[in-house]
This record gives sequence, C-alpha cells and structure tokens, in this order.
Amino acid sequence: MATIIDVAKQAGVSIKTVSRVMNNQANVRDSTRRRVRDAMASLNYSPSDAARQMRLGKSTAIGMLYSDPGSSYQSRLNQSMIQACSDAGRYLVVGLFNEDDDDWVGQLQAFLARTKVDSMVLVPPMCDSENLKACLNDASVKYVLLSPSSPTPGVSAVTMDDRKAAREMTEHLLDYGHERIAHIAGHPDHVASFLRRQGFEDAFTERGMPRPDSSQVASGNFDFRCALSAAEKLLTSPNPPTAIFAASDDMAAAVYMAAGKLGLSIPEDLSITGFDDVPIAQTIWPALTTVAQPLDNMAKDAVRVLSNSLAPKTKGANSDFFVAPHNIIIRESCGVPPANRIG
Amino acid sequence: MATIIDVAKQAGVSIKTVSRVMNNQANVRDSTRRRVRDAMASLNYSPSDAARQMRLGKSTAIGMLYSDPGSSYQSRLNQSMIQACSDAGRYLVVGLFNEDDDDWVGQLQAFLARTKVDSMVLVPPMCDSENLKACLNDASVKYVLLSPSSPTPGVSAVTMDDRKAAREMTEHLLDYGHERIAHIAGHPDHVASFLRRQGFEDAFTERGMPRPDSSQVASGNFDFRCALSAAEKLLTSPNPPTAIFAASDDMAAAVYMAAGKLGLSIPEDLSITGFDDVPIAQTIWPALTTVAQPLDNMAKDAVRVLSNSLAPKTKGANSDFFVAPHNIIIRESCGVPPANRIG
DNA sequence: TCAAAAAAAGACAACCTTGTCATTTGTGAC
DNA sequence: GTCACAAATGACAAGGTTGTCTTTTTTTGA
Repeated sequence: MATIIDVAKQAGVSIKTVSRVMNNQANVRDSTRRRVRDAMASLNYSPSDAARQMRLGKSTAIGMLYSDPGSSYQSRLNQSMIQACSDAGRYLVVGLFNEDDDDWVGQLQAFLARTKVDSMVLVPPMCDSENLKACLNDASVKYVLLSPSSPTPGVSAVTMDDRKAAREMTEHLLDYGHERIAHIAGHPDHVASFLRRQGFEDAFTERGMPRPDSSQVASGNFDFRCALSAAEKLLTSPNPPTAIFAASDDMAAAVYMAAGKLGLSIPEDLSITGFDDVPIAQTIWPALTTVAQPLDNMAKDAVRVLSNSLAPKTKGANSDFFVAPHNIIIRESCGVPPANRIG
Repeated sequence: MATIIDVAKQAGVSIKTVSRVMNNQANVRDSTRRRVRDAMASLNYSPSDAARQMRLGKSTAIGMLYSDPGSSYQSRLNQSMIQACSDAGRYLVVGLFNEDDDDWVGQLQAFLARTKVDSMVLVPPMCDSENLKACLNDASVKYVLLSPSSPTPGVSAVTMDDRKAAREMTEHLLDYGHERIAHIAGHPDHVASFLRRQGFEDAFTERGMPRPDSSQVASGNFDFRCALSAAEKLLTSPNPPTAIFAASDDMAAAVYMAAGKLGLSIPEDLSITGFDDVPIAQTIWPALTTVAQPLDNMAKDAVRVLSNSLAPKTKGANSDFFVAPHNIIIRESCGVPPANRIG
C-alpha cells in the first residue's frame, strides 16, 4: 500500500502539500495540484483511515441508531446504507437505541464516545425527536434526516414522495379501466398513511372523477389481520370494488387471502396493488404490483449530504431537502376489470 | 478518553506492561496484572481502535462478503452480525461479491486490501467454495463458516441442526394428535431440504409410526407458487392431511392461501408449521408456528470463534463445529385435528 | 552466598496523517 | 532594484498502540 510519503516523493513535494491537495485546501498552485493528483493516481494511493482517525480524533464512519432491530424496514435500510457507505468509501456503524429509556442521553453520548462518529443518519421515528436533534447539535455532530414527518429548518433531509407514489399507483389501476377502487389505509398515527390516502384521492380528482367516498376507504392499521377483515368487508359489500390499493404490502397480502376465501382470482376478478416492495411482494403469487421505496437512492443521497456538508455550526445556509424518485414495480397482480373484458 | 499512558501511570508500570496485560501476553506477574486490570477498570479505559489498526496494519473489523444483497436471509444475517460485532466491540464490514465473475480473485484481494480485515465470516453459498477458502488461506485471513453444506477439516463452522429442528416441529404436530401430516419439501439442490425432510421422517420412526410414504411429501422448491399447487393437490386428495409442515415460511404462506381457497380454517381444519421465522410468519394470520433459525446466536458464535482463534497457520488444532440451538416458535397456526376434537 | 539463567519490566521507534508554525517563492509598488 | 506583503510550500510534532531490543529483578543450582 502506497502512503502519503510515496506520493510526496513521486510528485516532488512535501507530504503536507499532498495532504493539502487531498483535502482540497487553498494555497496550492494549480500545476502542483495536478502533479500531486497524477502521483496519487499512478500509485493508486488511498489515505489510511486509521491514521486519519488517529490524527483527527474522529472517525470517518457514519453512525445510525435505531430502536427496532427486527423490523424489515430497518433491515432493508441497513442494507442500503451499508452499500451506500461502501460506495462512498466510508463505513456504517450502527447502534441500538431506545428513546423511551430514561438514560437515552447517556446512551447517545456513550455511542458518540465509543464510535467517534461525527456524522449520523437519523431514521424514523427518531428523526422526529427534537431532544435528539438538540443533543446532536450540542455535540457538533452533523446529521441528516431520513423520511422525517416534517422538515426541520436548517437540516438536510432525504425522503420520498409518498403522496405522488400513491397517486401513480392508483392511476395505474385507473388506466386499466377500474372505476370501483378501494383503499386500505395504514395506521392513522403515521404520516405516510395520510399521504398515501391523499395520493389515492388525488388520482380521482385529477381525472375529474368523483372524490372517493368513505365506503371506499377502510382502515387497515398496517396490520395483516385488520386488513384481512377490512378486505372481506369491502369484497362482500353490495357493490364490491374491482381493485384494491393497500397502503402496505403486508396488507395487500391480506387482500390476497380474503380474495382466495371468496373464490376470486387475481387479477381476473380482482386487481391488487401494495406499497413498500417488501420480500412478500415477490413471494406471493401472482406477484404483487407495488411501489418500491427508493431506499438505495435515499441512502446514497444521505451519505452524499453528510460527505459534502459542513460542520453543524455553519448549518442553515446549505440545508437541502432531497426527494428520491420511487419506482412503480409492475408485476402480475393487476388486470382489466371483469366488465371491461372481451370474451 | 483515557489512554494506555494514563493506565500505566495509575498502575505505576510502563505502557508496554499495560499492553501485555491487554493482550494476555506472558511474563507479567499476577500481582502486576491485577494492578493494571484495576487501573483499566477505574479509568474506564478502552484501547483506541485507530491506533491499534495503525500499528498492526490490519483492522479489528470482521469482513463478510455476499452475493445476494436483496435476500431476506442475508439482511437478517447482517442484522445479527452487526449486533454480534457491536457486542464484541468490533465492527462489521461487508462487501458485495460475485463468484461467477471471472475476476473474483481480484475482487477479493481488493476487498482485503481496502478493508485490511484479517477475519471473515463466510456465508452460504460461498462458504462451500474451495477456491475462496484456498485464497483466504493464502492471504492468512482467518475465517469461520456459517451453515456450510459440509464441514471443512481444520476450519471452524457455526451451524444449526436442521434435521433435529424439523423433527421437533413435526413432533409438535404429532403431539396435537395429528396422524395424517404432509411435508412440503424445499429445493432438491439445497442440503437443508434434505435435512428437514429427514427430520420430518425421524419424528415418525422415533414414535414407532410408519415412515411417511411419498404421497405425504410434496416438492415445493422453496417457491410460493410451487408450494401453492402442491398444497392444493395435497388438500384435495382423497385422504387429505390434517396438518402440513412446510420446509419454509414462504411455502407455509402458500398453504394458507390454498386452505383459504378451499374454505379450510386454520387451525381448526388444518394445522400448519413453517421453517425460518421470516417476517411473513408474524404478518399473516393466524400467526405461523415455525422454527426460528438462531441467527443471533450463530453470529455471536462466529464472532467469538474469530476473536479467540489463532492465525490460520496454526489452524487444525483448534477448529470447532458449533451447533447453535434453534427455537420452536409456537404461534397460532396449530391445533387439535378435527376428528379428535370434543363437541 | 554467588553466578548464571530465566522472568519481568521498560525504553524507544514506528505506523500515517494533519495542524502549527516557519520558510521560501512570487507579486506589485515605489 | 528594493521593499513589503501575500502566496505557496515545507519541517516537525503529535496522536495511541505494539514489536524489538535492553535493562532490571527474581529464581535456580551449586
């Protein structure tokens, strides 16, 4: 492995100048800069993390705390963050955290002391905690919010557009010719439930169709069982829907079950769409058309923000709000409604 | 943060002696050792990773390569490994890897050079690659195998007992009084499928019951759709089973779907058990009784093996084969068979 | 009791980077 | 051409740990 000394020798400059070039500091002649860059490239040099960390007293790692290690959202996010960090030449260090614990401040400080991270990604629901953010500000740790319920002035955030995604998912159903579409909404305490329901309604109003009434929207609480009974109720009503848009894939799976019980085939008798693209969406059959949360892109954005952003004291000037583009994953769970079909 | 110097001062010894105590080296008087230990404790000292890494030229991190980042198995394993590493005061650094790539050796060496890890966890299916193991031997990287198809002499491995778990899962059904139990097996290429099926049969022979015949075993290929048609076939046969043991939770979910279509309630008309305890097992209703792979424990064992084991050259003397105890997770998907029920 | 050997403990350098401060080089004005 | 000043560059130390080698202390055997 080449070191900074090798680079300096090859470029014919002092090691300090190499350091300056690496860290994009001022007071280096362009010609020198170029010479150093060439030397770095030809030696395939990459600076030693350990030496840096030792000198600076802080790690180049990015920290992430979460409270619910088992959740599939968290484990998929982990995956995306690991990848994003690795692509950016950084590491991810995660910690478990429980904001209900009385000593959460102590926990946080222990984490910061142990890991020496100076950058963190805050995930839901903790990204909404004012206490936590205040603590991080005090500790001069820079951070970025992932899918916060609402933006925080002066703090960068990365998110997706739940409302728009839900509208597009609904439009997909509308495009097939469905008119009686029902929505199974998520837990009322989640902002996402509200946004997704709004998007569902947007699709109708946008096309000049009557705004869906309350009989078309059931509450599923993001829970399989709730969604199961909601779907049964919807499908056995006098004028049952020909398509159901569930606000989560888990709930969509419940709709599959309900349809099966009633002898409805998917997508011939009933079209179904979900939201999240969790593993179950590919497992069940026919595979579920759903919205893929762009976790990979969001993670990438988050890492980029942290890598470029300045220390928290200069914050505010350069905060940003990134909206990562989602993907509609078309699989086999949607089709033309029975009445419109030929033959 | 206290450093080794502070500890040395407090204990009244040289820093080298503190280092010796930390690394469990010989030639330190017991009384001295105790004094140093006390000083470390009272100062709440923990050695600087960065300094160590710099001196030793290798990281204390543990490496893990995998080829299928999206799989839920891998993301749950990640989670467990992160936790286990964190508990052991180490870090996990992961990389993507494709053994089909022509340049996989180059990829591996780049990973080792970049991360400087000297310990790795090898996961399926790569833990069965002789090429990979040879490469790591050459590079003097120590490694542990996670759930290998077969043990490698002189290399420690951590695994679970698929056969025994399958037997216990079947016994659970037998205990309820079921006599006609069917098994939906996994993909024939996976060792796990074979083991789980053996366990299924063991339960019968152990109780002196006739060994299940081929009509009781269907192939599901670890695939929802295959399992769905297998379940439908089983349940519509002349003498349908009152319980089905699927070799994976995904396939068990397919059995739910088949049961729903046929108007069978779970667990009243049909008992179901799965294997793996993936998120879907808790999502569906009634929640699935299944075998939890002890990934947390396996990860913990793997980290412990790597932390205690010597360099690969001295290998062979102290290789071990750990079998982590699995858990049978009893949920609501099993009950007494219809014929045995009172009232 | 003493010499020799073994055990225990210590001094010091090295690992690679960056901040501080000093030095050299270049620029513009008289 | 000289001076003052700014820009560019460099020398050196520090950060915490462990390997190598040296010194001190203890043990052994006669």
